[in-house]
Amino acid sequence: MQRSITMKDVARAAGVSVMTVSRAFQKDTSVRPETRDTILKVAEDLGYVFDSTAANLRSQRTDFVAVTIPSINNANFADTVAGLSEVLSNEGLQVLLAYTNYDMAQEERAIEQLLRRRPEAIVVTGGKHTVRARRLLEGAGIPVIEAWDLPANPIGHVVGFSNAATMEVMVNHLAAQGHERIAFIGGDVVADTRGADRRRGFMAAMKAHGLSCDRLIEAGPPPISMREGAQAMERLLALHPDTQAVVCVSDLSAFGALTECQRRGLRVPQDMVITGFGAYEIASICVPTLTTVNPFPRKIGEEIADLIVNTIKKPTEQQIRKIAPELVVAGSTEKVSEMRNR
Amino acid sequence: MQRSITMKDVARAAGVSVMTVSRAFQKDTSVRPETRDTILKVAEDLGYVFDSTAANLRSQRTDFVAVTIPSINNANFADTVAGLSEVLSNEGLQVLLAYTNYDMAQEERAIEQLLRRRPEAIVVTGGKHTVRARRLLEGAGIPVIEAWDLPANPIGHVVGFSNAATMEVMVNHLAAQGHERIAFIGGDVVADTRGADRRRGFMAAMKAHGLSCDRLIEAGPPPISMREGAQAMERLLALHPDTQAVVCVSDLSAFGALTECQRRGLRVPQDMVITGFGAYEIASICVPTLTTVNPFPRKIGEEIADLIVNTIKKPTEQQIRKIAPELVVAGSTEKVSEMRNR
DNA sequence: TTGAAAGCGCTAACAC
DNA sequence: GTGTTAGCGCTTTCAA
Repeated sequence: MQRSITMKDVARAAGVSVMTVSRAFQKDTSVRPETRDTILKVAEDLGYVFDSTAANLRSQRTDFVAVTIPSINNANFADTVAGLSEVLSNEGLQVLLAYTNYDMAQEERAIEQLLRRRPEAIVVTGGKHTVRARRLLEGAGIPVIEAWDLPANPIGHVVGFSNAATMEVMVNHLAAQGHERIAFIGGDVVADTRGADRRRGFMAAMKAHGLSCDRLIEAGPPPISMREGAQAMERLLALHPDTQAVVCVSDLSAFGALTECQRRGLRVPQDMVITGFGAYEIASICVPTLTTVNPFPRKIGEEIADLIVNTIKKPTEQQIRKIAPELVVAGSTEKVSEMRNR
Repeated sequence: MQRSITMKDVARAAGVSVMTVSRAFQKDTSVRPETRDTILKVAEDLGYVFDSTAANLRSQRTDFVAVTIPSINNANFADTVAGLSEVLSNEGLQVLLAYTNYDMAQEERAIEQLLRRRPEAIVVTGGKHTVRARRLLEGAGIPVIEAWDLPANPIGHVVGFSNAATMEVMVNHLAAQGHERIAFIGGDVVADTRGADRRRGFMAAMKAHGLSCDRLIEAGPPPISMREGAQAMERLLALHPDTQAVVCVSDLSAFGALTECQRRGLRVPQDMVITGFGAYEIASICVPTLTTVNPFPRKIGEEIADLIVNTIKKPTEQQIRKIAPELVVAGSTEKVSEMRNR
């Protein structure tokens, strides 16, 4: 079965020119309403399906927005993509997604593949790229948006927040509660750039409080899973049994750490205080609930979409849209006296 | 900044014809190695990026594989897409993803949009579609794969399992442990077709055991979140306080139900037995671990990819690839005597 | 191994 | 509101 019905066939069957069929399939074009109705009906009867590939070439518009994310299997990035897709689809734009697997070399390849499809704009996660990837983005001739970060030297637009600065808020929160022996559970420092930023921010904040920051547990290459969080907690307790609080790079590892405490009969927050990052659903539902940071992933996606829609309509100056993550204090760091109903 | 460097420019700069440049960018074509190297170098220096849109039109190949999933934010579907993408990208095929939000009308729109891009194959989640969506798929002239289900009347190929039959295994497991007052927590029966199948399977299995199946809690429209699972558990305990076990439509709702028990001081499994579905990571890490069913989401994706790659190379007869989900018995249904180390 | 001519299925641009 | 002409940037096809 070969697809061979083209506009020409529809035009012939409807008794009009190809151009009129073309117009009938577009919005805001001047076609007599009855003519359009006839054409669309004829097209449907013939089983005609509009061919975007031809339209793309001729009009030099694809209505694609290219996006790279480290992993599809991460609720935070998924939320960003969901917010992005939803807004863009209202504008007739379609997301073209590629995964980098937390690997800059793979990101470079993904970016090149995506640019070949001639997207209207490209969104990349993070602000660190290979030299060639950066050159590709700079020369792409389309809006470039770096997300989930605040790069020191942005390529184009930015929608994100400082992963390092956000950790300061968390350390301040714990220090204010009187905790001093605070550990950090994170991922491989090389691959997970946002995780590395958080760790750096953690260390800076600890130093600012005059606290020692030698309780750093590496939980392996990103993405850090719940299980790896649990294993990291195990290692932490072996190395530093007197730890009072642990800051985890994400809610998933934090939840893993929490379960390890539960298995050992360590009470959270009485015996161990735990914090996460990301405001994943689990943080708000597990027992106790997890203190975390909400970076508003969906809002990031919606802001990016808004930026793209506006920029495509009317090219704009470079925009840096900062998202203000919010500390969510919950059961895992609450003073016990306040814990009646948890 | 306009992208205007074409193959013509590269050809001129390299002193060859456009056709030779075209060949240099393809694999397995006869170009003198040195010529190819020169061309690629010249292209890179000029900042040329291959234009797929033109190639697609002329060659009538896009190397797209279209996929619809209910939601991007679901680890099971994400795993399927990850497995699919990974295998396909090795073959130079790129996934073009669209979300249906558990809505058949939206699925129809997504399918139409995707087909306009002229994909090499299309994968849809589930076996229920609008009449028009089905007609579009049947007339698409490309391989169609229905996944995550075993439709009674498949459109083309199938990679999936029976959601209903799988629940039988779960009910058998609980019945074998002597439980009789077993409830079901699921989603809106209309929208979540796989959830509805599971519920139907649950009811059939209960009847087969001579057990009453009037403990059915509807937790709202899909996707059912952890919170909705917790709320459903709350309602269940209000309506049927003597319930012994509860079968949840997914691990997320099961975990929510578990936390509700924890908040109430109900011990799992001693006071309440809980099961989930999906073998999400959380099921294997929470305390107690959750008895669930592993439908091997990643394997589904890999099988689909394998099917597509083979079918594109050499058109094949309709294939029904059944996946055998596996019961994973864990702490939430284990006899207490066996629970020493949980 | 390389090149020349033709054209994929649409739409921009212009005419009426 | 509708039609005609040309051509988007590649690859198919055929020839050398």
